[in-house]
Amino acid sequence: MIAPASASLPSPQRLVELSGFFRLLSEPTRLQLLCQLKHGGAMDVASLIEATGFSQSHISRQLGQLQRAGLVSCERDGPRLIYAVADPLVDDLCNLVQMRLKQRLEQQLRQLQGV
Amino acid sequence: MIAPASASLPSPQRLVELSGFFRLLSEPTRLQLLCQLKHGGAMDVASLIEATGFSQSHISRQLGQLQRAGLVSCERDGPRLIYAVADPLVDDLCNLVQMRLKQRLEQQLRQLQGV
DNA sequence: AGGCATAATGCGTTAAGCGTCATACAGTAC
DNA sequence: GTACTGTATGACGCTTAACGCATTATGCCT
Repeated sequence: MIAPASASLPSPQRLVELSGFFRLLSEPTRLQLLCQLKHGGAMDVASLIEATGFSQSHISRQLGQLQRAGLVSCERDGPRLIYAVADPLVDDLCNLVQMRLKQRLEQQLRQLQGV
Repeated sequence: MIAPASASLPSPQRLVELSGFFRLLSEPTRLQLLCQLKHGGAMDVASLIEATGFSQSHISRQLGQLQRAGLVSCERDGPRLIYAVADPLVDDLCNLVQMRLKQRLEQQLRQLQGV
């Protein structure tokens, strides 16, 4: 078969779950936190605050959302909480989308250049 | 090389572009439109309105956003506009996330069952 | 041209989420 | 115990975007 036409339509609940997951990645702050954690490995909140420039409460909230979704994990080190990326999926998704954005730009460039 | 450790951190602009793309998928309405188009092939706006139950203006707006992002394409057939999915990326992303959500549920189930 | 369909666009209302300030909570040192 | 550091949470203003109603634009027909 060439294209299985994707079984059937997702249920409304499925749609909400899916869109909810994408919503997590729809905020630059959260994406930045994930990238920072992937780049720097496990980090505590203070480091993330310094790296992003946002307020402590904001960072804490965003980390909470990411944790509830299972995208980051968290463990104590004395008084500090150390966060780390808990799911490689985000990286895969970002790579796919980045490739796609790049292709689109190249395509637009070719159109501007006439060929 | 095994894992290049993702070169460096993405620039703020990159983050905004990436998050902007994910934001498109963060709304159930838009995701539903994409799924419907993938399932039913090319469809006109009236069919999409009937399939989703939303108002005409809302559907038209969401389709506009998806089109500007290059996720759907549109051509005329007389007075009707026929929309179609223009990028297989969305399907890949949704499949990845759905697999992940499923795995998470199974994992939670195992934890509840004690093994 | 006018009349009819289909789709896009202004405009207003409403809800959701970001981001900060202030506060409360957990852990350590003394 | 108190004092101090590090983090989470409640309360609040503000921006953004969804969603519908009414209107306007676009294309086909006679």
